[in-house]
Amino acid sequence: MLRDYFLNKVEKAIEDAVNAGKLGEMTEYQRGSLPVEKPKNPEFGDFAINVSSLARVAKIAPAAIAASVVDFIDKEENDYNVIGGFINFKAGENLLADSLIEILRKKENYGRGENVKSEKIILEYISANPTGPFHIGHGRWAAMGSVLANLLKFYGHEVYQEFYINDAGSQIQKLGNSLKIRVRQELGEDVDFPTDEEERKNYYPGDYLVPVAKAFIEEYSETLRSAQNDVDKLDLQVYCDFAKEYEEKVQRDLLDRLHVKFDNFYSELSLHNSGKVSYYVEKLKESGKIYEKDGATWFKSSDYGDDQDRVIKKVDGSNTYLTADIAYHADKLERGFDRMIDIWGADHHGYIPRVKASLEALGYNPERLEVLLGQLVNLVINGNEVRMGKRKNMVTLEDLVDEVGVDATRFWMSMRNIDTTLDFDIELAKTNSDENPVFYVQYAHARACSIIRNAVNDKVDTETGKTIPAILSVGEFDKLIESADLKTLVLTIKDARKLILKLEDFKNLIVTSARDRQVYTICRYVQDLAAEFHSFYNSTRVITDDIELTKSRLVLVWTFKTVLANALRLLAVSAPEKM
RNA sequence: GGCUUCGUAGCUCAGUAGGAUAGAGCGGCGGUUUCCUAAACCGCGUCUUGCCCGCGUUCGAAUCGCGGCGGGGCCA
Repeated sequence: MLRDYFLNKVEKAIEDAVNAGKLGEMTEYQRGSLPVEKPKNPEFGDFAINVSSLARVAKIAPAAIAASVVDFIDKEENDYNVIGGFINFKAGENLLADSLIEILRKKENYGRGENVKSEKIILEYISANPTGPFHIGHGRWAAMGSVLANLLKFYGHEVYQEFYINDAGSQIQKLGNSLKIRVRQELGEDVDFPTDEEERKNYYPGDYLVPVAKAFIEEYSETLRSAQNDVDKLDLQVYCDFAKEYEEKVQRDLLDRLHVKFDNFYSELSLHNSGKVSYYVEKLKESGKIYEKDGATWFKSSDYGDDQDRVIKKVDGSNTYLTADIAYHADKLERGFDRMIDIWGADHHGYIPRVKASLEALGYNPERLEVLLGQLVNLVINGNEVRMGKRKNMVTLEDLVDEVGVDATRFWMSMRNIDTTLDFDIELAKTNSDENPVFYVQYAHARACSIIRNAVNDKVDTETGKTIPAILSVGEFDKLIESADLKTLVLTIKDARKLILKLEDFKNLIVTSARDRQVYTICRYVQDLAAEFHSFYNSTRVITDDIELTKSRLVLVWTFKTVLANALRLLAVSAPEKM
């Protein structure tokens, strides 16, 4: 990476300066503390290394430090200058051409992390109830989670994606009972959900169960032949299982459509049935952090920083959500993962201390659990926030995808910092074209492909009707990509410094985004990269009479298209060749 | 009341592990096409000498600390 290349030069120079006694009271230098930045003013250079932080130890003014250090730098062909405590570098032509060569060599692997300390990570996200369709908020976790998985893998981690199905508990009974009512309605019986506010809470009155009821009747047509009270011939469990499986299928179909691929769906019910929940409760008892009070069983989580103790077994003997969560997280570690990353909605933030407490009580390092807390999604239509009432027909994620498409959904859901509430304006995302960054980026890719197409295809002059032969054949173009050399590439640099630097920046993007578990940075990057290309396109003609120059620029276009496609692949947003 | 998160241009948001004159997109205004995709490009404005307010740490704060104010979320 260029930034490391220059940083290394400066750090070496600092060591030499220290050894030569030029840095005042500084007697040794620890590498790794200096920031590499972009100069505020691009005329200063491409990279700036700020040595001001050494001032405190050296007891010399930043400007004087920079001046001393610079004497020890091996500048090679690169321009540099010193302003205050900043040492600015401008990458030389050979260095930039080398970057392009690296892209040409690595292709779809360009940007992949190198020499990283790889971890086995289990990434858990969405983890919804199987009691209904996904709502818009789930879309944010779906998009962000899958992008994060792609990113961490590309960086070099081993990533296992898991969806925890909350299929144990009273919500499944609720679901079964609700389906039963819908089935009776479909059979012509005059019944409805209770109107009483309190009683209604025991049902899912959304009309999404109507098609489920139809399918149910089809499936059990033998039993549900005609009489309305046939419905009671089937056990409630039959209704529960049918509805659950149906909704799980609906959810998974949508995930497929959104290019979200889980390695595993982990059923909470199976966790209970396997005896793991009781097993870990016993383990907790051994830790001595369990006590009985008011007929319930409590976990003394306050001993580990939680603000109060938590119930793990209720008076009626049933487990709480927390109990299953404890077992689930311990089980993940027992399955051999180094690190667990969970994406949770901000409404669950209170669970972090208690789950971490349980891990600690069980003897695990709680830092192996990283929880990414995501702020929620506001649905906005034409700038007005839409309150999603419980009984109103809510807008589902599927509705959204139908409206705006997979690419736009994924991009918009990923493009904001996880810490900020996302306003998803449906009208904006679907109607606009120029306000939509997805199109902007995809257009750049299509444009680049179009240039390459023009270079390798014969053209027909519309006026004369004569065929104008292509500049290169497809085979020659492929050969050019394989064999492009430094000398050819240097030709393009004069016109495309900024674009090349941005391409080079992709490697650093992967490192910092993976480190910070951030994905919105990738969305910003593709927009910046596309902007540099559009700008280059408008100022510089690629296909000209100058064959050598044309070839060098074609190679540049190819590297751009490749890097952009790599970034879009992480986002799982398509990179169209034509638009 | 406690915890958590945010508060930067008209709007939506960046600001890279405190650092050089505070940025982008959109919206607004004005330009660019006999030529590789105008879904594009180029130029102009606006953020109280300033990043909700105040105090503090620092050579240096939008960034860190404390105390407020305001919005979202969770809990009591």
